[in-house]
Amino acid sequence: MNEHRPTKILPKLDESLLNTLPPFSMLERRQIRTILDQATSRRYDEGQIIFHEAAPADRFYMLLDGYVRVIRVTPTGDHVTALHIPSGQLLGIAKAIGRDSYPATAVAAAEAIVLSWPTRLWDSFVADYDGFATQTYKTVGDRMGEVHNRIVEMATQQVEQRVANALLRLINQTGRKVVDGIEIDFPITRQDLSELTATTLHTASRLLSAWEKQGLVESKRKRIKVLDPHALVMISQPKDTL
Amino acid sequence: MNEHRPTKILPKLDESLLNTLPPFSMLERRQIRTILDQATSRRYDEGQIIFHEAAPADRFYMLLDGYVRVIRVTPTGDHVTALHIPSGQLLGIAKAIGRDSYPATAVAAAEAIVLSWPTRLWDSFVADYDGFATQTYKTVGDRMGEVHNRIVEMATQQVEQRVANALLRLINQTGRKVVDGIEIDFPITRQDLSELTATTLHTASRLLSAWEKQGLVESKRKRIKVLDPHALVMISQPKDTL
DNA sequence: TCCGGTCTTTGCGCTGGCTCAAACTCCGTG
DNA sequence: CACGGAGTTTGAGCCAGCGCAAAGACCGGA
Repeated sequence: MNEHRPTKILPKLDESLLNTLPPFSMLERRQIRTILDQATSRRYDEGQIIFHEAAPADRFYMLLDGYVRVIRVTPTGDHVTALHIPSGQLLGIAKAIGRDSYPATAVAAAEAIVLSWPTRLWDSFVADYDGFATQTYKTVGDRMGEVHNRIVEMATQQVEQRVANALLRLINQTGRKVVDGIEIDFPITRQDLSELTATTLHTASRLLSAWEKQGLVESKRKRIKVLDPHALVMISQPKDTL
Repeated sequence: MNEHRPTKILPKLDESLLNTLPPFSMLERRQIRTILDQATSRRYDEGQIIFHEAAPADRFYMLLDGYVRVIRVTPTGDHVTALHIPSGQLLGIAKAIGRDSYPATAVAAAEAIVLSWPTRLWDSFVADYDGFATQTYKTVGDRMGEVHNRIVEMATQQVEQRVANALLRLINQTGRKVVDGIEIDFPITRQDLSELTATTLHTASRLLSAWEKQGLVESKRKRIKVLDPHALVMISQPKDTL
């Protein structure tokens, strides 16, 4: 009875799910009700694929809880992580960038709760819901900015700096404060980290080990906790010739 | 009398300038007339900056002729080229991605003719002109795709492959057929090429020299002509373990 | 015609980070 | 509690591409 098609898991979705999220925050209760009634809700386990690169974009999604990794796979089988999406954001919004297929693959980085709507509703969302379009394009713009930054980083920085930057970004976007530091609150392997920073599993592991010895981070299997963010910031800075 | 502010250089811009370009192709002559009457036209010499990263986005642009390079400069002074824009495309469309400042710097790669409009007209363009929004978002999507590809390339390919790919992309997007090959029809230095592929001037120069010896390309100062695109495609392919 | 600036080429040594290889640790399962 | 798979660590060697250095080629201006 392995569920693979979307199903409504809640008898009735509550309006409070959406009314604080930017794309919907300007709407009235009644409008949100309509939107929710058209939505399909689904849970994805860690590692499950939400949609595939190049597949027809028949639905668009809102991540309610969890984290999603957007990746691309090369013909030779290499994985490259394009970005991480935290909860509260739209994804799979091919329509917003004039495409009718998904530009990348989305996979749940941690257990994720996702709403989705058929793409044919997109135009009416844009037309009917005030602020929806604006917020969507802002999201696109932010991601464009992130991706640009990644390019600059990869072009100009050393591996050590890139990994430090990636960690900092992760704790900023998806960090959870714990007693003695900030922990990335979804499971992330050395392999994942290497795909995010364009290096190898081995180099990523060596860096983390070194930092752990220096007391900057602490890590178990699939878990990374940053104890000294400031020191990481230092490392992430390109050392210009003094 | 060094002209630095925009000026109307033509007494009357002709409708035929715009009616074949996608963002405007669905419009009536009368609408195009209105758009042109609101436009400012300006010529930029090679190397001139059209707008600066982080500056308030007070105008948006349409490149009528020439080529524009979109670059970012790091705090340490490194230049990274994000993309090249061929004529017929919009640029500086911060509004389309929900920003009110330019995300990067645009510089004329070759003498460029550019129309521009004040950003306050953006919303009316989107509202009044059929297809304008759609085409704009498609442009954004295409650029997003390109940038994604760059990331994947930089993460997985060797310098030699990246440079080959960059050349291929340049001749596809901006190539001019000449008697014995395809020439990039704007001036491009080894330095530019290296900034586009995240390598050094020296490595780029060595690669071009090598290819020239093999008869794949021919190059003078600031000019590159590809004689054997197919061979370049071969080089650009990652050699997977047979 | 000479001059200075810009662009290009080439040589050489060095090294960051990759590859290959192997062992170790953790965790869930039967 | 033994087993297997997934994740991690560490070592050793190597090489693509960078940094540094210097010289050469081309181009426009006076």
